[in-house]
Amino acid sequence: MGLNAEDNLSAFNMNLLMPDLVDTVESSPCVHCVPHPEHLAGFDVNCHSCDITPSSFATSLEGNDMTQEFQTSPSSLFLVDKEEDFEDEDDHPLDDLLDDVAMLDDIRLLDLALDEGFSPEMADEAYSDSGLSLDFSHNSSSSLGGWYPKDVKKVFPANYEDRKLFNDFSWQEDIDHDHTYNQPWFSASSPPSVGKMPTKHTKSSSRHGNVRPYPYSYRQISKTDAFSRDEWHAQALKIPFSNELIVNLPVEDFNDLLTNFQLNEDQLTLIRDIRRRGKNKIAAQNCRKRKLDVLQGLEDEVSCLRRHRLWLLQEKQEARKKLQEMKRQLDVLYQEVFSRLRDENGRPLDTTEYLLQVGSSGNITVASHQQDALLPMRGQKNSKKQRGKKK
DNA sequence: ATCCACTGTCATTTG
DNA sequence: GACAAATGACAGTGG
Repeated sequence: MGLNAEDNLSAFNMNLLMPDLVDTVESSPCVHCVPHPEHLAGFDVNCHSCDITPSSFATSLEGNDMTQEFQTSPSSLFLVDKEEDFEDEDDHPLDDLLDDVAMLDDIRLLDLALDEGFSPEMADEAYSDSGLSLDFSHNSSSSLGGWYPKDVKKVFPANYEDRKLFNDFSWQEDIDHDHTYNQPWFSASSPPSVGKMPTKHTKSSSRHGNVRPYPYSYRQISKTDAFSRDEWHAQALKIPFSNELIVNLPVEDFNDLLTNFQLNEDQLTLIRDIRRRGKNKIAAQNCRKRKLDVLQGLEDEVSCLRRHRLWLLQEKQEARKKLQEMKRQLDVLYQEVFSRLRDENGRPLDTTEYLLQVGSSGNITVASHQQDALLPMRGQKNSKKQRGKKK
């Protein structure tokens, strides 16, 4: 397994940047908004999508699924200690990060325990002489979920008192005498029976049969941390892990978890369903966020292209003005040069009879309207042939 | 009552 | 082929 809290932390940090941020960095800068360097000074498009600023990074970070998940619902991580979580609602956001680290640490500790060959039998052996006449509910066939170690604090390392990895069940109750359950949907004294589970949301039942699948709203779940259907179901089947753990554990560790704990078929099925639904829930959130990002990117690109078009039109207009000015200046120059030209008799050239021509090599000649170039300009060499033509 | 945005879920596709 | 992630579609909910 080798799951390491630091490794996970770095993986989480990578996740903070991927894939949305990378997408943003790679796709957002609008090439159309980048004019030629020489025009940079006069070209201010204020392109939103090209604005890769720290704030845009912050936005990407805020959009991260894991952080978002933990930030918006820190107390939804685990089923246990709900009341404590409610009391912590106003805590500093930093606490959420600490919670994340704590959970990673918990996962690592669980790995250690599993790596070291933790088994119910070993636990039973180790603590059978503890003096506590507590039954080690080692009953794999039990519908209550198989065995559960009575003193998980000994099985798992010392700081495991928060019991974040596991649901609060009787085997813990016996030790901690903590009867504070937060069960808004049913009385703690009368735990839910499987038969009273909320109707499963299926296409065949709810989509076509108009059957309301949940006894509560989704929003209610996220806002009040009330039990979701899966949490409700997990509680009923005495699943010994929190749904957050089931969903967030790496594949390998998840499989180890299923193998190392004796769970009945119903529990295994439910755990797999919880994991699938949990993963898909996160995937759907990512998917929707991506879709919005893509949409935003396209809108930014459109506005960039509009600005670029405007800029090109202005450039075209300026070029046209410059061209007209150059033509005017050329005309003035032409008139001045032509007015200084004289024929063999020292008389000015008739503009109706002669004109100036610029050759391909840049040499300027005087040509007749009827004939080609006749006179080379002063300082320019011309062929004898042309000289001869002049006469 | 109706609309709309949001969300969880399932089925299916994609990698 | 198995698997997880991505995605479209649907339905329930609250504002």
